[in-house]
Amino acid sequence: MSAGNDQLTNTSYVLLGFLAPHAQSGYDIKRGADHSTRFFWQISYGQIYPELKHLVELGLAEQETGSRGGRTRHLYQITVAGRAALIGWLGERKGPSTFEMRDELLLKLFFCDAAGPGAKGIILEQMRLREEAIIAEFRAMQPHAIEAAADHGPTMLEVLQGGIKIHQAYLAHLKELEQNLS
Amino acid sequence: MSAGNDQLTNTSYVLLGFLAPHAQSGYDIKRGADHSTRFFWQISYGQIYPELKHLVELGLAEQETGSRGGRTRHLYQITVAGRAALIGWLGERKGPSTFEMRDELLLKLFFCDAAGPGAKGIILEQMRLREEAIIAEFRAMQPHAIEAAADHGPTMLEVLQGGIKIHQAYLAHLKELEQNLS
DNA sequence: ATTATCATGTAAATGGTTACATGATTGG
DNA sequence: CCAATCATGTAACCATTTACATGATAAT
Repeated sequence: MSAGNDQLTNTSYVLLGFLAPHAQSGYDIKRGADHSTRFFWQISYGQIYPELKHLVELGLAEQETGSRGGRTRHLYQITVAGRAALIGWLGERKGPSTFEMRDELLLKLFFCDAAGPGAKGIILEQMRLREEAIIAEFRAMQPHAIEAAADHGPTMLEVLQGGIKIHQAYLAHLKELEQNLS
Repeated sequence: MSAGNDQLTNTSYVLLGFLAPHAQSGYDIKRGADHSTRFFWQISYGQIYPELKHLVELGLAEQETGSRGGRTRHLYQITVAGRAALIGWLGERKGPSTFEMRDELLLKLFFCDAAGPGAKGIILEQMRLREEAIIAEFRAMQPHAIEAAADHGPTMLEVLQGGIKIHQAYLAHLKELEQNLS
């Protein structure tokens, strides 16, 4: 009957995860993701809006048209079935879960001995600046995460703090390599 | 005239990077990548074989049919133009380079407070096992990287050692969270 | 007035993986 | 003889990004 496919993807669960504490619009979710999950799970509008409709079709979310300051917005509320699906996903032990990294500068660093002696320093500097920027972004998220932690448990904050630690380790290694250069 | 497109992608440069020290087959490159770059830049046969042909079309590599123990294999040798393209890429300072991570278990951890108290421990255990496995794989690569370092410079080995450090920081954080649980 | 932000959406293109097909050689 | 590994390749599929289109509202 229904044309839509009934498989849930990781994207579906991200949306359900964001909807779990309270109803939100696609725009809200995008903003929230850009301030939290984006370092380990990016999402774009091209996924969010179609997938929200999909969740409604499956009965995992309900759309209610609200407004903020006269502006029309579509709010989505998680349903009982939606919450059950989210909890099921959180508890499921499956084989290897997605774990991917694509780091173009690290790739360049890996191959840099093929170029002259100047290349390595240039690459390392770019990497260091990037890591410093990432750590600064994580720190800027912290106040927001502390608020969220008060309402919804401590784990979100812990994940963020873990992100800082990992990137600090990355940065420390880069600085060591830069030191070795001179 | 030619149907092929003349843009070089990151995939092109990975292949050039692998071909830089000596001629290799697509199969060799895949094996090499699976033992080195795969943690920060995966590649599959579906990219490798078409892209090797593409590099030949562009004059960046040359195919020579060789053999190993009677078995026919297509070896690709980097050309002068290919080496120049690689060095150009290594030295170029461009705006934000690709830096992406997709970590499904970390995503689950992030949302786990939405489920009952059991979920967090199960997720943390899966993550710890994964990190331990990754560190073990990195360590297993080390002898191979030490050999490569003797021929082609120290950086490949340094990248691998950085990988170990980063994943150790990740693992340490996970263990801390597991400790907090009980 | 103008710019930034809020807000929703779609179509096309991109980039990559997976599954499949094929077959030779080596080691036990 | 059988399984593992070596070896090359393609087609279909999938997820995701990018670019575009539209327009209201808030702040300066």
